[in-house]
Amino acid sequence: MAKKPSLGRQKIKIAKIQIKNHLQVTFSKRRSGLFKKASELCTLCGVEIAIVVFSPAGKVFSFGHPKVESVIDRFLARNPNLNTTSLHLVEAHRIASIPELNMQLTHMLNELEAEKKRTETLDEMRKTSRSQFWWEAPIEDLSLHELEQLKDSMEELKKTVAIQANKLFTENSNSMSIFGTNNSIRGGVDHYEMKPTSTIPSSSGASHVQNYGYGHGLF
Amino acid sequence: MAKKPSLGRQKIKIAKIQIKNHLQVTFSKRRSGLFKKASELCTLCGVEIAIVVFSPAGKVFSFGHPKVESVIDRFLARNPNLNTTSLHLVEAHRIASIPELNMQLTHMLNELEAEKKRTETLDEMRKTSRSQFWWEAPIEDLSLHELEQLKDSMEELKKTVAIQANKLFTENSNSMSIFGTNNSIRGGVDHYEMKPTSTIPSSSGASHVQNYGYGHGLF
DNA sequence: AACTATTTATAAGA
DNA sequence: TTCTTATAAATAGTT
Repeated sequence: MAKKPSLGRQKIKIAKIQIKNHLQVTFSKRRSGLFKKASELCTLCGVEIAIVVFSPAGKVFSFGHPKVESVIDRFLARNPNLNTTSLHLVEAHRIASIPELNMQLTHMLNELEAEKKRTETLDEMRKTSRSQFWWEAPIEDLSLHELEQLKDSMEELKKTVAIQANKLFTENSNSMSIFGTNNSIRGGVDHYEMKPTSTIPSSSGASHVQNYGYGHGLF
Repeated sequence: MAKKPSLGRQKIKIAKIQIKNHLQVTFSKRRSGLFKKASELCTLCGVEIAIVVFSPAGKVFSFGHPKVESVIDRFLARNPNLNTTSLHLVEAHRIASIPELNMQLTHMLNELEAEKKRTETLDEMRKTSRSQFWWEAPIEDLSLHELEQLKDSMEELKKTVAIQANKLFTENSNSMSIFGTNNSIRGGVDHYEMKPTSTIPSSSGASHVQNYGYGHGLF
């Protein structure tokens, strides 16, 4: 019955983790570890603290005492600055009508396709050396091949959106959070809590990608 | 020769340290430890992070990758902070601009068509990106490059949709403000909050996901 | 999510 | 503050 003792913790190099799944696990573990440390620092030293983390997937996690916002406000009060430009774009899209933009995107894709055919008849010799940033070249210089690449990019985006939409749909069915366990670390005075959020096994459920039959076959 | 080896690390209670000097030492050590952990998390997982700490003395320490400000801006962009005066104006402007932006987008797409036709004539291109407000610039100046930016914006929108959905879901569940819910599980004297706000489509938004079959239903 | 063998972090003391 | 040391905690690799 020789058992197989785990190797236990192994030393690791502090470098970007390549294995996606591994990275996800590590992120999760270390994030909670970090927040725990922060909470202990709060309690032990009576400080105010705010931590904001954006996962590779773009999810945001935060920890704050007494509140993230209050600490950030206090911080900003000292450091006047704020990038309102990027804020505009993002915020605008945040509020904009989804169906409307959806139509616009669709329209754009159609136009692109049409443009591709048209360009077919044009001189494909003009474009040249900008191999890396060809898509920044003037549109006149785009070859059919490059237009196709662009189109493919758009298609890719389309799929991505579809996947995520499906994910939304699917997860809605089950409701609640995958994430929502409130981990009270250290019983007693300290505890955190996490509001329902989600996990984003980025490419999760390939099987979910199939369309649900609505739409016009874009998905 | 029996010397007296130090007791080594001793277990401590996580409670406010009373000895002032001791507290200062602990704060210093743990602060650097926390920042180190944060740094490792950045490297290992490629995340963006910001930490702001106010010492009991009111001194501020911060850690950020790539920069504290950029992370905070990003955070505020998706969590409109109603407590910040300066943001009020931005928010107001934002809301007022939505319809206008939508019209501009629509106009842009229409003109895009014309622009493409014009391309047939090998009409020489004009200067490209004007400023960060290219999307507010006259449509005649749109190039493929800017189209690319629009695409990126769409991707951003994609995330935004998830955010909105999630928020609506959260609001429904907790019946509280967009982000301010601080649910203390056991109302102790101290309580922290850790609230992951989702970015990626993952969780919820029950009723909203319905615009699924909309048109070509990108969303 | 649990389990450990190890690595790390750190409380005390100097 | 910095170094040392013994020990508490965190966590990488596995199940």
